[in-house]
Amino acid sequence: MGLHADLREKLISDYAKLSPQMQKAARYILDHPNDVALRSMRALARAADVPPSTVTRLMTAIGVDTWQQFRDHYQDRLLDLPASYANRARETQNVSQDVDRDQHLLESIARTEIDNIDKAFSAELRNRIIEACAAIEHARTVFVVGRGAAYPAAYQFAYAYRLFRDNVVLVDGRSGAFGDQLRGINRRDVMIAIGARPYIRDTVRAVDYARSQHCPVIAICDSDVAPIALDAMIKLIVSDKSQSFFQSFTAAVSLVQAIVAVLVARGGQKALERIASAEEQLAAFDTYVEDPSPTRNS
Amino acid sequence: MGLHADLREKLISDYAKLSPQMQKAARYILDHPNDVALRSMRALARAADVPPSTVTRLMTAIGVDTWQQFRDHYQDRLLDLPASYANRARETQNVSQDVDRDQHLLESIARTEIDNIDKAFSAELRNRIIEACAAIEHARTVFVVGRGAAYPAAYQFAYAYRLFRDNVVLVDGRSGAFGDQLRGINRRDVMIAIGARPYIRDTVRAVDYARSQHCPVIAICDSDVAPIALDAMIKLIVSDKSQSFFQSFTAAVSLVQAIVAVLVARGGQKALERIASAEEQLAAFDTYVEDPSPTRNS
DNA sequence: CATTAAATGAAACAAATGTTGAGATGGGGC
DNA sequence: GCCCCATCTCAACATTTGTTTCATTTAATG
Repeated sequence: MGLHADLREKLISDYAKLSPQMQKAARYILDHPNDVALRSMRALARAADVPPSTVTRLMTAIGVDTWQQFRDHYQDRLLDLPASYANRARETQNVSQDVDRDQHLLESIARTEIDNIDKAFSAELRNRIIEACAAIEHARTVFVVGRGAAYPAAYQFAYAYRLFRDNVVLVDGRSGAFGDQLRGINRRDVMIAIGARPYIRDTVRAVDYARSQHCPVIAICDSDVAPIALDAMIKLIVSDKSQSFFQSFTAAVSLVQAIVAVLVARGGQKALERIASAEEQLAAFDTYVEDPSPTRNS
Repeated sequence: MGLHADLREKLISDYAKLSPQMQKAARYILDHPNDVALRSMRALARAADVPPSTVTRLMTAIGVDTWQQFRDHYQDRLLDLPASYANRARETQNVSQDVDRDQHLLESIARTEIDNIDKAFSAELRNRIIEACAAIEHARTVFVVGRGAAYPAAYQFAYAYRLFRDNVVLVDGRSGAFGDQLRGINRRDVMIAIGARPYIRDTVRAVDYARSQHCPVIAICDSDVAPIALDAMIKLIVSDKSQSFFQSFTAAVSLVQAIVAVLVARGGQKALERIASAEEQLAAFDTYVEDPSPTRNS
């Protein structure tokens, strides 16, 4: 468990036992916690009108080994990261052995994935998602581009979206060349481009072409300066951090699902009816197995 | 107003004019703004995989005299952030109630998604994942089946797995009928079947066929009693809870990525070499854009 | 190919960092 | 008075910081 769940509490409780000079330092720290996170120890000592050594001694007095630890704690607090994230940052590639190593790897993956999703739904991104939905709503046709590892996300969007609107084109380069599928694209359309480093040439070309035809682009990618994000109308930057060699598109998939969910919510009753009829159609094609019955006996 | 209202904007707008190495640094800064505020210049350079001098040069290139100025700017931004959140929230409320509803929906989606991932990496599931990896490792051929909404997850696995092993078949029913792709399947193989309610007939048929040929099945699905989970060797039950009409396959995608990561970790050096050669191959096919340079001209 | 300019990384630099230990200070108990 | 003790300051230290310099590599031009 955390030896010091909250150093601030420790500082307050021990305050009376401290020497006068240390109290001065402790008091300044309690009053200016951000200084701990952002400034140097000496600078803080100067601001608190206390020699540097007093601060070092204060550290040992409250049971902290080094100023670094203390500073890290306050930096984490500034970022208001949950305690578990702090561990993640410090945790390098710990290579224990065998199953134990696999276990640790999986735990680490879980943390990273959750972190990625968390960032994908930050306040900033949420606003951009809503903007994106507004743009998609008014578009004549929605083109979705995503190759390689980004293809699942692109497919996911096209598949779900098609259930209630029929103006989507999944630009997959399978059925005919890119050019075919992008024919007639113009400013009244919208292109959703998904990709992360390393950027696949086809995707970049598709975006360039869309841009040349004045079609607004919604870029779902890993950086503000990704080739597909340049000049994009809306940039949805998602983290693709991953423990493996392979970037994680989990956040992109999640984001894309969220866009569809918002679109349905905005579409209201009409969208729901479309979905119902789409499902009927699929049922008519005998796509699904009648579900609940086989589980009746047990 | 301020000479540099927002250095981030400056960084983005000047990005194209920067040298490749500076782009690398600029990009890292854009992607990790907090590192600027909290860490040292050298530490940031190390993290960006760039010599310290490049960062200094970048400063002068974007018209900032000293790293101190740059850091101060980012520190201020970090301190202002909580305030701006409040503004944003107020802004959106003023715009309309619809937007507010969308905001709540997105928050709710985020929570659900995180919860789904969390469950997918529970202690119980982690053990089963490792078991699944052991089975996959020893299989002659790995068949992956997933239709409809589950297709992204299936594709994801096949795509990543193929980078270091060539014994995978993505049973997508596109190239020829199912029967073709499953020909010769037997007890030495493994089938990974992905699906959730409503279960798609094709997937169930594929699983039934595999089972009839005594091929062990790894089922990634939403219930222990899903048709594809019955008699499965390993069941990986993931939550597909979602706020929309559409079930969420985020957890399945994440799980599938985790399996690949574990397989690579177990594969050791050999797997890494395979990946390297696969990447070389892709580069030879001119699949990727060489990252930083193509944005030079503008 | 040769020439030139730009770009890059290694090393060097002074300044600043966190920490340590030796001395100075100053107030109570004998 | 004297000594003792905790307390504090100061100077010294080994690192690490941000920056500059310079030789080398790289790419573009003629």
